[in-house]
Amino acid sequence: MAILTSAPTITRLSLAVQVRRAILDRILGGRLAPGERVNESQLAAELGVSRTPLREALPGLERDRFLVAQPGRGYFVSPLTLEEANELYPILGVLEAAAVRVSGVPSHNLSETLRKLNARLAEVGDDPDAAIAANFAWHEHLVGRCGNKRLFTMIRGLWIQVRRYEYAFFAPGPARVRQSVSLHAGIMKALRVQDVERAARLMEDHWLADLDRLLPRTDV
Amino acid sequence: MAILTSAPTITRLSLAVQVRRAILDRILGGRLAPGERVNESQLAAELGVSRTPLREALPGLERDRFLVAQPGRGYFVSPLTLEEANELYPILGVLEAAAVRVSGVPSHNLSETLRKLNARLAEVGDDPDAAIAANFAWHEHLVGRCGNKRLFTMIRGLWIQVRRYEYAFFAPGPARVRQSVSLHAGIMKALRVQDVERAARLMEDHWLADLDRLLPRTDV
DNA sequence: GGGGACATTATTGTATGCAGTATACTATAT
DNA sequence: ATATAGTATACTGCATACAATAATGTCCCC
Repeated sequence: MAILTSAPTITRLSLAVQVRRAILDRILGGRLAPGERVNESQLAAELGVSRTPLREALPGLERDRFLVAQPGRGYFVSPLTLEEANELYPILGVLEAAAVRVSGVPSHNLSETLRKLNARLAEVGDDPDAAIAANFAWHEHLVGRCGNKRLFTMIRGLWIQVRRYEYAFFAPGPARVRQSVSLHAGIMKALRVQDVERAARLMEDHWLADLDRLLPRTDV
Repeated sequence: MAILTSAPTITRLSLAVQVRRAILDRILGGRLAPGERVNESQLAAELGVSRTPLREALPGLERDRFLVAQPGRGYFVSPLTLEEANELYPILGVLEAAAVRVSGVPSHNLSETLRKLNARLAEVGDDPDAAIAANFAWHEHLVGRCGNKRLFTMIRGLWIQVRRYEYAFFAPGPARVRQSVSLHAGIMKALRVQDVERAARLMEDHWLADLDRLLPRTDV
């Protein structure tokens, strides 16, 4: 199965980068399950490349905690652990709160966009993919305007990691979505009255609340 | 030049990991200067390995921002920019402040260790290596006990990146060291009266002050 | 003398091959 | 029947080889 699906664009992408994305897709989509061993030859054959670009992509995925390497035994998909979720969500809370503080009061335009995005989140049905996407879209618009590109990059990297837990443990029911919509509304309300500090704290609470809703569902 | 210098321990280290360390040493030590091109064949020869483990180590170093890749042209050592320093230091402030909050009031034992480490920092002469090492030792003991291993790992990763700026721009004079010692003393004082929140804020200020002292010296 | 096109060299990108090690299987002994 | 030792297989770790692209130098033409 070849990787190149889209038409070749102006930006050249090394095979390693494309391989990375393909593997990450499989991890996030569950086609590579947590704990599963990564067979290099087999995966390379599936992707239609040799082992070389594959072995260039794997260390990066290990660095990002999607894989763990055991010397002499190869790579395994990182297991999902309660411990990691317990660590990840508070960090995201702290970083997004910081981003909110740095960003200051949003423009009228952005406020309107955020309102619409939150409305869209409220309207998603039982599709967890749609819920997660809409949720992240709202966060991205709120946090993306913080001038600190590095901070934004870190947050986005953590989002991707969190997604595994959201996919795995997220009860897609309307309760969780309603909670998020409500928390978002609170943050926007604080911003509307120019209380950035309060908005930041609510953002931190938001992630802690998300974690709380996550934990009772885990059995690991 | 072979890499294996220390006696082989029980833990097996892949060549790629050792290569990564060797390259990082060269970057931090300035033997690979910012902006410099990385010649794979040449570097592999110097390290006494083939290009394969080298090319396994490079993507990880790119992910950690020590290198940047240009498709078709290879890897370059990341340049030091005012912009990156401006982004890095505040993030470290936020994360270390969070770590202090999570950690709570330190034990008497730890307080004593911190006091000694700060005293040692006060005594270092003009050696920037010693100053940086002593400074980080203090931070490590304060922050390392936060239960969040992931947070600690992130902080440590940022420390290493910051080190490039400290090495490049740090005026090793006693003024900066005195400032750090003083700021550390303030944080420890706050912790002594159990005011964790104040200690956390002072920690954030500490990194912002570090940044302030850094910026006037840069010419980029 | 300066600029552009072509040939040459160097370097990256990818594939393949080999050696060492871990894993799985089988046979044998208790 | 179970456990253990031995063997065979599979896979990783690393090196080497080849192909494709970028960098460089040279020559010719203007």
